[in-house]
This record gives sequence, C-alpha cells and structure tokens, in this order.
Amino acid sequence: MKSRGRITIQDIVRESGYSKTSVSFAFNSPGRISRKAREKILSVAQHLGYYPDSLARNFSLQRRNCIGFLLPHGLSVSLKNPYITAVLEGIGSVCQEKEYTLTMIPPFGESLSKAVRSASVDGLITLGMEAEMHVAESIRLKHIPYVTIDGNPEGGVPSVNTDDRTAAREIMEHVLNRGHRNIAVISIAGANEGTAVHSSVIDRRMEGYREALADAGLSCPGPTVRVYRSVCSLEGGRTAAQQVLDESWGCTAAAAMSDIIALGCMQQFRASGIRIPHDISTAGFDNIPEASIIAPGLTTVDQSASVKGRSAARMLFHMLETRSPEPSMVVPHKLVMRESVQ
Amino acid sequence: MKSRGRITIQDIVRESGYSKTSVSFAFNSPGRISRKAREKILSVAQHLGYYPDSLARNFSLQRRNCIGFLLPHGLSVSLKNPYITAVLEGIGSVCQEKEYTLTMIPPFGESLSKAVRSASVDGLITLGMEAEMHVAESIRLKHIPYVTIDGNPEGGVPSVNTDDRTAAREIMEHVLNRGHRNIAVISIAGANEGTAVHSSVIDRRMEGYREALADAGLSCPGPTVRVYRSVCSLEGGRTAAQQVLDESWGCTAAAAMSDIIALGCMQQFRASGIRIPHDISTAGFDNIPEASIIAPGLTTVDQSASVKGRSAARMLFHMLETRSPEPSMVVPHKLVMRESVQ
DNA sequence: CTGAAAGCGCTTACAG
DNA sequence: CTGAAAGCGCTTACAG
Repeated sequence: MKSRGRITIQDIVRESGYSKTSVSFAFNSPGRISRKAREKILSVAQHLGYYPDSLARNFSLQRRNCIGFLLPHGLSVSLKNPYITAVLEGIGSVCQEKEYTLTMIPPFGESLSKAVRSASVDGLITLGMEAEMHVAESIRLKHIPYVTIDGNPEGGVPSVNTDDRTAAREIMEHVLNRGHRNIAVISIAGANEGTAVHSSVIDRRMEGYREALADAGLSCPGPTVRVYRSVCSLEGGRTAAQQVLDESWGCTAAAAMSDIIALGCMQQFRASGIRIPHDISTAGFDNIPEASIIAPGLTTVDQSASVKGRSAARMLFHMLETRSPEPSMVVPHKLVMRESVQ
Repeated sequence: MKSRGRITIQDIVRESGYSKTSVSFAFNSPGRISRKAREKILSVAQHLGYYPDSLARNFSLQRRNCIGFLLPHGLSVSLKNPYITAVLEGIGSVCQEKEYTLTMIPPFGESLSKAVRSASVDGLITLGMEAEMHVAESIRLKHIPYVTIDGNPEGGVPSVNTDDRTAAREIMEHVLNRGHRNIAVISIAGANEGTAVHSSVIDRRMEGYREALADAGLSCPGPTVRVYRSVCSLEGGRTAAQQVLDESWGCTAAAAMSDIIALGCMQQFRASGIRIPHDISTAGFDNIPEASIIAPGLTTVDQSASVKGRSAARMLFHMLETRSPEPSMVVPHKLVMRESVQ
C-alpha cells in the first residue's frame, strides 16, 4: 500500500499483475492488448480510482495541447472590455475545434515575462504587444511560435491587424463632414504605465485622425482640437469626458479610440445633462455589441474582433503544424454610422 | 551538436562543463553556486538560447500552477455572454494575484469529459454544472479539488450560488406590483441539448417566478402566463421575443432568466415597433454592465458575477492549500429597478 | 560550492 | 499479446 498521494500506473501494475505497457495500452490503445488484460486492468483502475496523469502524459508525449493568450493589461481590466472578450471568443472557438485548451496568462506580480516563462503552452497569441516590449524577449526565449494581434505589423512577427490609420481617418472624416470643428480626441493610456510602454496601434489611429483633421485645415492638437488620454475602460471614459466638460471649451464632438471609452464618455455626458448627439457627438472604435444595443447607437469602426481572434488562432495552428512562418494579415474594417454622430 | 530539436539542460552541461545540478541552480537558486559558475552557465545558456522547459519543470515539481475553468456551453456562446465573462474576470483576478495561469476548457468534439481528462490543472471551477452530469464523474476521477458556480448547492460540492429562488420571486413580484398579468416567462434552454442536460439554477428561478405568480393568483403556465425557452444569447432572446409577438396574446411584460436574453428581447421588440416599457415591460436577471448602459435601463437582479468568480477562486485556492473542503456560499443579490419595467 | 543519481508518471520502440 | 527498458527534461536530497 502506498502511503497516500495520488494513484499512479505503478499501483495498477502491482494490483493487476500486468506491466506498465499494458496498463498504458488499456487506456490509450485498447486494441493492442487482450480483452482479458484490458478488463482486468480497467477494473483495477476503476476500483483504485486511477486515471493517467495528464501532466506526465503530456510530458512524455512532448506536447501540451494548449495555447496561451497574453493580455495587454491586467486580466481584470482586459476582460471588462468587450472588444477583448470578443477576440478571446474568436481564439477560443478555434481552440475548441482543434481540441486545444486555452490558457490566459496574466502578469505575475506585474511581470508578464515571468508569467510567460512559467507557462507551458505550445504557442502564444498576444494582444497589443510590441516587439520592443520586454515580454517579447521572453517569448523568443521559449522558442515557441506566436502571433500577435494589434501589435506592430512591421515587427517581423506574424500578425493580425486592422488598417488602423485608414479606419481612424475615415471616422474622423465622417465627424468633420458633419461640420464639427471643436473636437476632443480621446486616446488610450496604459492601465498602469508599466504594462503598455507604447503601442503602435495608438500611434496609427492618431495618425489617421491627424490626416483627416489636417485635410480640414485643423491641427491636432490645435486651437479647436484637444487630445485626452483615457484608460481603456468604462471608468476611464467617464473620467475623460468629465475633463472635457470641465475645460468647457465648446467641444461639439468626441472621437474615442475605443468603444468602451466612448461608452464611458456617453454615460458621463448624459449624467451631466448633455444630449447626444445634439450637444456633443461621440464616435468610437471597435464596434462592440454594446455599440448597437445602446440608444443612440454608437457611430464607430467595425473591426470584427472575433474574426481577428479566429484568424490569429488559425495562423498559429498552421505554424504549429508546418513549423514555418505565416504571412501577416490585415482584416477589413468598416465605418458604421449610427446616431451618436450628427 | 544535437541534430535539431529544443535545447535542453544537457546541452548546457556539455558546453559549460558544469553539472545539471549547477545549471538548474543557476536559474532557480542562483545563490547556491559560485558567481563564476553562474556567469559561465548563464552566458552559455544565453548563447544557446536556453531556458528551462516549464512543462518538464512543473512535472518534476509536481505542480501545474494553473486552474481550469469549465464552461456550460461551447466557448463561443459562453464568451458572448457578459455574465460569464464577468465571472471569468473574477476568477482571473484571483489567479493573477496567486500567480496562477487560468485555462479555459472547451468541450472536445462535444465531449467535455474528454477535455477535462486531458487538461493538466491543479483545480477546477465549473459554471452551471450539475452533479449528475457526466463530466462531474470525469472530474472526480482526476482527484483534484473543484468548486462549482451556479451548480446545485445540494450536490455535496463546494459551491457559490445566488439565492435564485428568492431573487426570481422578487423580480416577478415587482412586475406583478406594476399591475402586469399577461406575462411571458422566458426560461433558458441548453445551447444544444447535449451539453446542458438539466440545470437546477433554471429550476430554482422558475420556482421563484411561480411562487410570486401563485401569490397573485396566477398559474404558470396558465391562461395569462406563457413560458418560452431561449438559448442563452442575444439571438436566442430575439427569437423568443418574436415568438411572443407572433402568438399575439396580449402580453404586457416579459421576464427573462438572463439579461442577455432580455436584451435580445428588447432589440426584437423595438425592431417590431414595440415601445419599452410602454407596450411591453421587460425584466432580466444578472445585471450585466449593458443593463445600465442601454436606454431604457434594464430592470434586473444584480448577482455580481465578478464576486461569484472571485469567491469561487478563493475557495479553490483555499482547498488547494489546506486540502480540506470549504463550505458552500450564497452571494447576496439585489433587485435593481430601472426603466424597462413600468 | 559541486556533482552523481534518483525520481516525477507516463509512452513506446523493440524483442520475445 | 506482453514486458523490460529507455526516454521525455527537469529538480533536489545527499554526499563529498
């Protein structure tokens, strides 16, 4: 009798009289042993409550059947953003098809690198990670394939992106076409300055905004255009909106780089008695489901988060299978005009 | 030179001239070897691109530093439900604190049991799982601690629940107090009949509705009360609402067992020119963030999903540490009256 | 400070 | 059909 601990294959060997080989076959290749052996082994296993340990099994098989998902901010902030959960959903649905498990890797004590190092996954998908970030180095050390969503498409890593610059330009043009000139641009700030050092996505969206504004003869920032930075959450949006209001500079439109921020803005505007779009038009970016649920509907850019997740996962599995790099891709976006911009 | 494959500790031993013990120490207990050895080893490792394999490491250490989360439906349907992502967020935030990784385990080819068996996790949290379900047996076989959210509190498994019966009674009473008598009750159906065989949560909510209705002299189903079943998604809600409308029986209020369903109903009602709450009042259950974002705000029951996730995770970690069972808990709920019920 | 060796629990090519 | 044995890549108690 073993003292305590888990029941292992050895216990079954002892009790059944068969070898480890046979016990293993009983579970994984039942056809390769005699009916008698199989029944004896399975019955002993059943009796002792044995089931092959999957960690040991995976180790022996040298595979993990698991892919990892790295979030840009803490898990909590990230999962409160419907855009991110939609990406997660896309990745997850592919994992489910492939019979892989999906592991979310949160920063360990502020260190994403540490978390990455200790995770056992076959491949990794990152969201909003830049090649220069410290964590990128940790991933490379693991020598596992990875693809990046909303990272830098120029970074040499297979990536899935939206054409952020063009998309941002289009939505800003739409705002300008409606005659707005006093515009608040609401950019994205890292949750804590440590995590998101810098994001090229933000740069590209800002560029797009600037182009459109420049075409209208406006500079950004400029006499009629102010730039704010908001944490990427509902609360962040509320805070930013309050700032816009506090500075009372006659702003008639707000363009936020993320729907979740735009939603927060709308909440705060409304709470202050501001009517949308009558007093202040509001535009977002992402087209999360909430954008169409609320009234007035949020004018935004659709970048089908779920497709991005799905594409990234497919690319990763392809890399896992062929061990060769995949070309980066840009998913289509679409300006979605609803009622929040007038 | 090893042919190809990954670089292992053996390669470092060969190149550095130090033993496996020293190499291991260099990474995990740098203080236990000489500065010289450490530097030599680390430099060789750096040069060869070596980093200890975490699967092997975890195997040797007999731990996985990972907990699993089992969803009631497919990953896709589940992650589209803000209630579920909020639960996930709660669990995730505790994992992050504990420096654990969080693995989502989707059904493998329709088989959750198979997925559970192959996952390597230290513990498991399930959502909406019943003790009689087949997968419960698979979990027991693994001999790992688990706690269940929205499962059966009578199942003998440490669980986190809302007092569903009371909560459902309260919201139905509220609807009745506003004078409604022609009421559509919208229950939850499994995504596909295979997965959710039966859920005691649904039973308890239904009981609560029935109690309130009975107190008002109404039977359910009855002459003025009809029961519908909806898949737990926005689309499910829309379909159900359309049914309600198609049967045109003078319904003036709909009570859905889930906010996501209620939201779908509201969308469909609105699309059909029905005004809420003027023509049809709508009540939900969960209090997802969207409930307060939309206009009119959704009257619902708050059951703080995030707290449920957090509590379950804390219970699980406690079990992992003490190896003893935890008492089940019931989290407080609260009726949240907004404008969708008048 | 350093290393030889046992051990973690499985899988599987190979020989019988 | 069956089993002895090597191997997956690490960690660590123990002895020197």
